[in-house]
Amino acid sequence: MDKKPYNSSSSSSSQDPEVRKGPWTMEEDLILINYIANHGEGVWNSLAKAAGLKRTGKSCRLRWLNYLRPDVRRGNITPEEQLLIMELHSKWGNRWSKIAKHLPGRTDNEIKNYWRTRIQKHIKQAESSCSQSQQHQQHAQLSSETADHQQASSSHVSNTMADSQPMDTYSPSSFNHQAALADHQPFPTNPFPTVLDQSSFNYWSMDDLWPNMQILNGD
DNA sequence: AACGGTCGCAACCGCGAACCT
DNA sequence: AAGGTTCGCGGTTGCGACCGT
Repeated sequence: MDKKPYNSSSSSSSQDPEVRKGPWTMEEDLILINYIANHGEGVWNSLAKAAGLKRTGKSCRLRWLNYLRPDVRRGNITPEEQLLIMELHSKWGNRWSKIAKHLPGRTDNEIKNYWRTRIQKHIKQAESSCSQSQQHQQHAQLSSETADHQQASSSHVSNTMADSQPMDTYSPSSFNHQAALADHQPFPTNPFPTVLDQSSFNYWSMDDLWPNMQILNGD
């Protein structure tokens, strides 16, 4: 990693020893939610100060946009959303905020994390398997001995995709946190239940979606 | 039951763009 | 036009949860 030493902050006040970092507490969340409910979003640095939060404006903005906003959808990425993500990523690359605009309620951070943890991993796996497969194919042309290897490679891709895709993920900590938040009811109602009924989930695997990904990538 | 490795997500950071004075 | 401030984006990290041994 080539990050520079963190000497000067990107925000004006994070050198201030009183500036808090790290995970947000429920109290901080409530303060931010209530402040925005009463005053609306504004200049984040002033908002942070006015709300009495010992956070940078940047941190408040991130927390609000990615987590506290009432229209944030949490829980599973649906198969439709996953396809859309893959399609849009094939068009625009890592323009996460642009992609997020086409997925209502999803944040760029969530999509970025999803891409990196789920999709990118399998692209790499598939690529390595493909290259192995290609090498085997080339070798097969020379020695005609590698039919089994090719089969093994392709089946390996499928297996790893299926095996390592617990698509129905949600964060238990997020659930507890928001459930606790709901107790305080800063908003009249929670319009988006955090935990979805597991029985209603659509289970799918990368096996199901991978062909579409390859089509989108022109493979 | 304990431990180590892996995974997923929230949050941080630096930087460039946009906006303001 | 220039300088300062704030915003927004994409990349990266830290850490808790989970899983296998």
